[in-house]
Amino acid sequence: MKESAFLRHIAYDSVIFGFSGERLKILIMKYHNTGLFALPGGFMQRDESLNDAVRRGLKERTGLENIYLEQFYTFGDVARYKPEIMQTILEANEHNSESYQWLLDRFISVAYYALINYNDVVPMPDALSDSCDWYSMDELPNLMLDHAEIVAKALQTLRENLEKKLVGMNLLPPLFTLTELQRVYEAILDEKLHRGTFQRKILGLGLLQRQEKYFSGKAHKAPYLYSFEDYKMSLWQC
Amino acid sequence: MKESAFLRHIAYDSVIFGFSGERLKILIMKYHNTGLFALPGGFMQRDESLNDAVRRGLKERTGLENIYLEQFYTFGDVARYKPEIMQTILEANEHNSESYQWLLDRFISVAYYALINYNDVVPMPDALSDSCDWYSMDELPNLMLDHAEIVAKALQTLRENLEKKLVGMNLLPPLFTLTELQRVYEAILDEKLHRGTFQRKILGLGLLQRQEKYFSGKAHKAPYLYSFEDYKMSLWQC
DNA sequence: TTATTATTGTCTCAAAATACGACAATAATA
DNA sequence: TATTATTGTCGTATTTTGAGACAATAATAA
Repeated sequence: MKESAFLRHIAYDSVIFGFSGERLKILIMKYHNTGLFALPGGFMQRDESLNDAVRRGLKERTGLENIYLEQFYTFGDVARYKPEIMQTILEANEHNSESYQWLLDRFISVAYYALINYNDVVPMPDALSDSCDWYSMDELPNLMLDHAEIVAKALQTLRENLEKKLVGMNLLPPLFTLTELQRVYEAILDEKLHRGTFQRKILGLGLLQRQEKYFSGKAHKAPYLYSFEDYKMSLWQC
Repeated sequence: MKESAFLRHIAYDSVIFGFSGERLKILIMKYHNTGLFALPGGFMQRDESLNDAVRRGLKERTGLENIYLEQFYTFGDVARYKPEIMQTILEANEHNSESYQWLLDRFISVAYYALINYNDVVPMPDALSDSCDWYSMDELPNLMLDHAEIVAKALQTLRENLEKKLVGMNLLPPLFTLTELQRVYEAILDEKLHRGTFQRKILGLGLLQRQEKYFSGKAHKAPYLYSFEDYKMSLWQC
């Protein structure tokens, strides 16, 4: 069998979170002529670190670099080996040549989640897919293989890390109000939070810098904008 | 190149924690005639789930089944690709035939940690190693490749999960006193805990069942023994 | 100009969780 | 029978958290 430029048996999948319209969303790809939906993923080059491969794929799909990215689990069940699905995808793309046969072999998948600013992204399909779009977490299509399980575990891990590392601001633009940040937390945790308590907790961390006020044009007091200093976050994460 | 029975490029390593003499310890292997120390690890068979492969290896090394086991990270840097080290090990074992050449290729490693009852184990070396022994966490030998990093991350993850899932009892025999359990927590967290607070917290979880008293022969009040019901733990973990 | 509306920043008080020490109980020994 | 060491448990002080209250204020309506 011909050797490909990629390491065999190893794939990665990424759950790319965004926030828009008060809702948590993720990027989902749809493959050509198959009706199959999947997480954005890819493979490692032989001379490339795993994390670099994932960042490379993330850049291709979103155009973004320097993204908040976290590995959370590696899926390796035999049950996820379904060569007929990949065969369907290849056939639909008329990529049935020998040089793609390695894709039909068994893979384990290292799963990552990313937090990005929704407004920064123009999702880009890859060669095999005809769309890469945002879907609300509660309106996901049926995902192929074990990708629904991967999404569930991503959300679970994000929730745990949210209280531990307080990373919600990575889903927002550089300047945001505390109410916006609270909406992010509520969307992730799927519960209402108390305003006073939330603000005390977040500001108590000393990670946010108060900036000028934000005048929305609405008939009420203008909130302050805040920015988030990455270098403090990196200190805090340790 | 000949195909082996194992998936190429994929390995696993396990950080097997035990508790003895008030100290947290892990199992380390020493390879024949090389002075190289490493974590116990192995490879996946082509028709085997990742978790099953790790449990298989764990059984071979410790004789134990039904172990508390948790995957915590997958290491995939290019920097960990050092074929000359594996070459050294193979040469020292006179295993230089072609059927071992696949071991010289690049690997990513899925890392797990396990919590076991020290007294239940008779550590078993594998074919390439002449010992598999307990080492205190603060007296580890120099480990090959990135295994020191793997151990560090295992301990970090264990500490985080300790407060979240309270799994310390997996390091003890079926019957134990609260003071013994407290020593386990102190060894893992590397800090003293307050006795009253610790007991209130642990017992408040309702996971432990009080059993008969334990008469040590010492000149003081006899403590109660406790047992830990696995099925409650599984409920609690969710 | 002035009142109204909606939302914000901040504070206070209550409730819950946690930290810390105290004290009686008790198993073995002197 | 007193002593020693450790245990089970409790009470109080401290800290953290939850929930509401209130004045401040930007735009709008009167």
